[in-house]
Amino acid sequence: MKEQLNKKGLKATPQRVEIIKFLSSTKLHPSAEEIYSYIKEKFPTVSFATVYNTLVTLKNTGDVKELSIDPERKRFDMDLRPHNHFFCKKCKKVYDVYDSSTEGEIKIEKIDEHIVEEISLYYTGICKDCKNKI
Amino acid sequence: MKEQLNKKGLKATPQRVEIIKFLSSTKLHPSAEEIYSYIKEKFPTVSFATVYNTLVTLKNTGDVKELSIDPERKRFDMDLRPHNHFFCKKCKKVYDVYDSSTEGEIKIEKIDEHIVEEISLYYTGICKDCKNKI
DNA sequence: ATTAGTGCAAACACTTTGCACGGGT
DNA sequence: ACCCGTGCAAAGTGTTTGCACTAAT
Repeated sequence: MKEQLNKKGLKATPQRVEIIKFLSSTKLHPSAEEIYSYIKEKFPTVSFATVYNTLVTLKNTGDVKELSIDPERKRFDMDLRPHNHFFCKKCKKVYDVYDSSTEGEIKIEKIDEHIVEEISLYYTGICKDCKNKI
Repeated sequence: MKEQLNKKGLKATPQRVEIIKFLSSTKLHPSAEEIYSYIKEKFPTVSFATVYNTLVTLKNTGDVKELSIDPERKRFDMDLRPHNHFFCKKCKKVYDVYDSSTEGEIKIEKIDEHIVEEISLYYTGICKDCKNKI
């Protein structure tokens, strides 16, 4: 991982490595706050700024995707495979959705003469867990 | 319009009517701030609270949709026809996209056992105007 | 040695809320 | 007269920034 970071001209600081490890191991699509809380357990002196800076850096390298599915806060995803997301209005969890029927349209690069760089398909509703709890 | 509001148990206050008129006449998908600025021209004493309250009310009745496409702020849309949106990273404009190829999937009500209440397809990139300005 | 990255705190931006007043019904 | 809705101001939440210090290369 150190090599991969250096290759991009980034320093492999412990905080940064930990953030990447965390993000690539979770499917929870954590918010910046949640990432911060997690990292703080291992690096009690870590600051929000470091988390935010790291997220900006990783967004710029394309290693992290920022999701706009949660209206209250940005959520982050390191799973770079093309996939969609489901947001539960109740528990606020973000689920991955690997929907083969929509994989075709990922190739779209232009629409109405606009240059399309990214396509996000967001589903919103009540997740299977919350549905059963009612 | 007054009737339609009353039918839903809502009072047809001048501010509210003006907000609805504005929202249903524009394709700009304004933010709360922009709605506020516009309404303030006709009602200089109007407050943010009124705009926000009205937007919450209209979201609850289903007359207004809240878009999460702009990562910096919520955008609002009164066009209830099924359609998608394109967001320009440069000028921040939100364009309507009537994409016949994706109209089919609007019927999805369940995915991975989750109850799907809403589907949002967001395109992000550089719009045709900004593309030409470079 | 150089320069990217960290940590701290303060500032920003957007959104929400409590409450008293006023206007619609 | 009732009560929803407004206006004001203040607070809440999430995000960003400036700067001096530290550490990775």
